Amino acid sequence: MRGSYGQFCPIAMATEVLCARWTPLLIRELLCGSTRFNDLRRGVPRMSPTLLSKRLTELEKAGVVYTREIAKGTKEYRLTPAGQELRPLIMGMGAWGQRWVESELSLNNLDPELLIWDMHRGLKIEPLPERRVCLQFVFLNLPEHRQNYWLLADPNSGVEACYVDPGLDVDLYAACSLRTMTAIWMGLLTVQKAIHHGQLELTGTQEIATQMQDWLGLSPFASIERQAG
Amino acid sequence: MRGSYGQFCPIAMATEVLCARWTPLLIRELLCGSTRFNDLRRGVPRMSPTLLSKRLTELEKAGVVYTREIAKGTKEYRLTPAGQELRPLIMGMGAWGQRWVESELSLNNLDPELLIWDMHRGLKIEPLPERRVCLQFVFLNLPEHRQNYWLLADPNSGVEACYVDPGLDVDLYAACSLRTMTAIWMGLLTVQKAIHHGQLELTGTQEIATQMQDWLGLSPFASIERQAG
DNA sequence: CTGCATCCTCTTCGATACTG
DNA sequence: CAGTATCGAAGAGGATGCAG
Repeated sequence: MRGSYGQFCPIAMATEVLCARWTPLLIRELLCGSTRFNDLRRGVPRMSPTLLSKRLTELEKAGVVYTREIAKGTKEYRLTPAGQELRPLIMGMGAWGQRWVESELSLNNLDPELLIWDMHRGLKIEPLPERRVCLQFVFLNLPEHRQNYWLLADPNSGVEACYVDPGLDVDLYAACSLRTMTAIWMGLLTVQKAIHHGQLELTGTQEIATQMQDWLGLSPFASIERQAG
Repeated sequence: MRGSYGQFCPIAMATEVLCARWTPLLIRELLCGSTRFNDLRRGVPRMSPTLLSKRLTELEKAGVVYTREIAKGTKEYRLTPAGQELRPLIMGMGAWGQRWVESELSLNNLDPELLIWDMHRGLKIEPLPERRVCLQFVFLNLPEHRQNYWLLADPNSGVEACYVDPGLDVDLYAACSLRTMTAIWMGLLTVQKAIHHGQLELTGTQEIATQMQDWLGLSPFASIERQAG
């Protein structure tokens, strides 16, 4: 009975399944397409692996997630049809958050790894040259070991996020504060304005630089009209 | 930082506000129209008053709830526009729960006071005679002090739920198990079928008895097609 | 009755380290 | 790579008390 609300109401039943700590974010990761334990971890980096494992088991028991052994000792996690039907709810929560939560509160939770992980999922390859492109992001205000990140966009193999130097020729350097890049990603600021105010500096292939607002696929909520400050 | 997910993602920000324990149910109560502390308590009877008070304060600070002094030492709690916009999310959660949570799990959480409180909100007066009507519900399988409940429907003053005998002439007695009445309310069973299988017995004004399925306004989720058992 | 505040116990979460 | 094990701290629930 512990953890249960003791209510037959379907809202209460759903809340028991969906509103445990971290669970909505975990479902977000699954909806975004992550299937492996360590990919999921990258999306919820501050969640302990113990708790992640526990939540996945709970979601499986609740019929939201199913697993498949893809190799010895290696599982993948996917959403069941019941889990897929959570998409409008999770996205609805995001839309509400974008509309009503003060943007300052969001910008108090900066995280470069998380931002790069999101950007690697949103990046569009069509506006980029039809070859492998290496984009380097430099967050000047961070301690040195968290300053540099790379996105590799390859027309064949897709987009990859690198937290250590891949050792390739860099096509574009984007230097800014982590806050600036996060604000751009969230739709609070445009590339144009950031450059114009000297908050963002682009160095490298001019063709790629001018298209940045296009290939940088923003947060799914970036276009939602804000009501809160 | 405790309680925070440390993520700028709007889903995370919304989750921090909305997915604290009891909070979705509390918002449900506010959406249903309860404004007073003790009315809210009736909707979340197993929540301690301390925690209820704390959650209301948190929601006020988050801009979901505002308060107004309506008398000395008496506040009312209402949803702000931001809170009103949570309706599709909370109702969506209920719809998901109705579709995908096993009905047996819901029926493990029977609660007569909660059921009567819900029924008093859903009851429709149009199908009833145009006078004050007293409906008594008798849950035979419960200990004596939780067997009897009353709904008073008055065309002028609305519907009232009574947990103690109001001492009026009863127009209709409905005798059944708590489980049966809950299943009917949730749309898992019809009045017709329950009577036919001997699970529900109606005594009193025939005119009111035959209209029961109509004046008994079911759960808002009763009509949603179930996918789980 | 309404609207909390306090005290205490029990559970859960997070941090960190460790294993097949 | 894919998780378990351990332990201290924070948080929830229950009982009770109290002011207006």
